[in-house]
Amino acid sequence: MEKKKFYITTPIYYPSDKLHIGHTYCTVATDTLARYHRLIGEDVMFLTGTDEHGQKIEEKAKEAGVTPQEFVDRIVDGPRGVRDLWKLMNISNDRFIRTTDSYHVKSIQYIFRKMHDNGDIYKGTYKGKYCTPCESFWTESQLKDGCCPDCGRPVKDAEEEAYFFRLSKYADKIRDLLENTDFLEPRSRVNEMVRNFIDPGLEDLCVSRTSFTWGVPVDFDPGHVVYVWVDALSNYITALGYGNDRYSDYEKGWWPGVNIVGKEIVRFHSIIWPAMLMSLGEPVPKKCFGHGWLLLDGGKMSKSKGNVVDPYILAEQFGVDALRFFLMRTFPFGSDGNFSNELLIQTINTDLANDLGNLVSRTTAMVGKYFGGALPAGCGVWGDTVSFDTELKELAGGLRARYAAEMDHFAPHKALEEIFKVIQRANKYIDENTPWTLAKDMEVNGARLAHVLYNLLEAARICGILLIPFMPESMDKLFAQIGAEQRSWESAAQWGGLSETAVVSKGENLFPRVDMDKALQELEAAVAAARQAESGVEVEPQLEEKVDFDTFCKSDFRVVKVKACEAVKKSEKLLRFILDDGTGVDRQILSGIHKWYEPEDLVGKTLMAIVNLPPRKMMGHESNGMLISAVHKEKGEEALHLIILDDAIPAGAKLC
RNA sequence: CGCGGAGUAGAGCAGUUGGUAGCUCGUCGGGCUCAUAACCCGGAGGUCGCAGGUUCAAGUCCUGUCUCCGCAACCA
Repeated sequence: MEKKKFYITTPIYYPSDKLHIGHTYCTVATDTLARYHRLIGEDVMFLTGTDEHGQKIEEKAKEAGVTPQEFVDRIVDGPRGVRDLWKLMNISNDRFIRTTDSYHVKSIQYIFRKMHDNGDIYKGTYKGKYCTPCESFWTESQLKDGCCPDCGRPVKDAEEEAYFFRLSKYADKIRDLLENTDFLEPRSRVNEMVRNFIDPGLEDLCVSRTSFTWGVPVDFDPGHVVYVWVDALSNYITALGYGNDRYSDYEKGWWPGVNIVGKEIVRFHSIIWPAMLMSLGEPVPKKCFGHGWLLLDGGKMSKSKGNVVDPYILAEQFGVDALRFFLMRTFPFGSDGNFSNELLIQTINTDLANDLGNLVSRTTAMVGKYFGGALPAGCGVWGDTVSFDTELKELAGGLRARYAAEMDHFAPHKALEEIFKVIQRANKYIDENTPWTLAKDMEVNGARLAHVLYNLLEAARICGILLIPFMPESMDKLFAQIGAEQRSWESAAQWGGLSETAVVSKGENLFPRVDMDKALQELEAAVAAARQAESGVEVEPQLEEKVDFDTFCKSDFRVVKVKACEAVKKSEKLLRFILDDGTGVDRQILSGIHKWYEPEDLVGKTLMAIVNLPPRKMMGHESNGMLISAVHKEKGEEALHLIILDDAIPAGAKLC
């Protein structure tokens, strides 16, 4: 019999910047679901990727002085880029789509044409606010004080020819989809969509632009590029081969799939995307699940706030599985959650180190200590009914069903809660049975002790299987320690899957405890180092030695105005300044800053100089003082900026 | 009256279909020593933002009100 197909996707991320913990959250969640569906025996296709077109990327690339393709290549394929991050996080995606992939481009053109031919895409006029110097269109809401948000200059009404998608035509069908099916989850998002967008009336959607070129060209109308909606959303089917020859999985029944998205893009995925599919005559997705956001200090994470959390740093410090686990365990999937390093560490310590790790540790240690690493045959059964045994077995035996119910409803946090109830019960079971007391008389209690330990190992095995989707690598280690060969989904529903004579070996701690204070400090240092590496900015360390006030006062800093400036002949570095220092007598200073400034740019500037240094000759010219600059290193290169002061300050003013 | 979310023990959060208010950390006390100073038990601590209403019964439904936070359309 053919296995059931399960297709699941993350959004395709926009690589205009490095990805942060929020993207990681979404991808880890999707990965966990994908791994869960593999575990239960389904045939799984898991897609993620990047959305690489658009004006913003075009601009960013221009700033960086590279082509858009080079720019996105660097962020996607470069070191510590998108692919590296998913590799690090142990993401098990089967495919990775980039909207710049040629097969995708081909499909988009096919899709665009198809929707054009069936009358759902028509040519119209896009009206907006235009900033001429930036060559950018803006919406009313994007403007800052009525001006261009980029350059601050005024904008004017303008229009350009553009293609539109008849979104309005599908309003009723979309409303029905949202209100009368469980297509969109969590349910709370339905209200939001309907009341915000459907009720006021759906407008047709602008799906092409002529104001930038970094996109999929409309093949039948040169000058137009396909705007984000059609380009990005279609990735979920082009990656299966819809409209291209690269893959042939669309026909094989992989579509429809499940789209996992962040709440900020639920609108596009629950309204525009199904409408596009309706227009194409294709089935809408099985499900659109909008998860919540990770907030920082109760607010949104953003570059501008400077509070983005770098997943690399966290994974490197605490381990990939611990980070994956934390993300899934702590935040209800579907609502927002407050991220903090303290919470991360606390979760690792409580759940992973104290409860799960310690359970395995103490159990395997006892099997080693009392039985030399293998329990005697027959330890799996115990004649008498002992209430402790029964409780543990029943709780663990029913775990798989409770877990599956939660996972099937996109509630991984609740599934984990169920698992940890069993783990906690198992720890309690140890106290109830006091194995160390039993061990005092092995003749009498040896068999009972073996049974107790077997039950503990078996509980750990069942929990381990169900934790595979969350922490695949750590569970391999766990199984190795408890000697579990039987790791199947089927065996997780039935007590007793562990061989009675499994070889148990106490290995390294699965999850070491984290020292909160120490870890927080290290984290801070790592963040600072990363920030420096990213910007490449290095500054000299501050001097430890103190200078006494009188010595400081002896330095005479003055404001000077540049009357004339020229390069010193035969010198690479030196510039010769004629300065007005307020005394009425010109002062000449030489400064080795030609590398950073051209002489003509400095004439008339108001600068700062120390004027009581002893005169010194350079290249035959006498220098009477020194111009003050700010210096640092950038990516290993020395950088220098003269201290340029307000021209309103008169020459000769003393700085103190 | 643009839309939506949140306001529950000192902190951070859970609470599907209304029926004794839970979890983690912290705190106080006890137990145990196999284990990663971990584990187990117990206590203290909440008028579930505020005010009304429906109901035998409301954190959970309805109305009003205050505070905080997102979003507000072509922006991924």
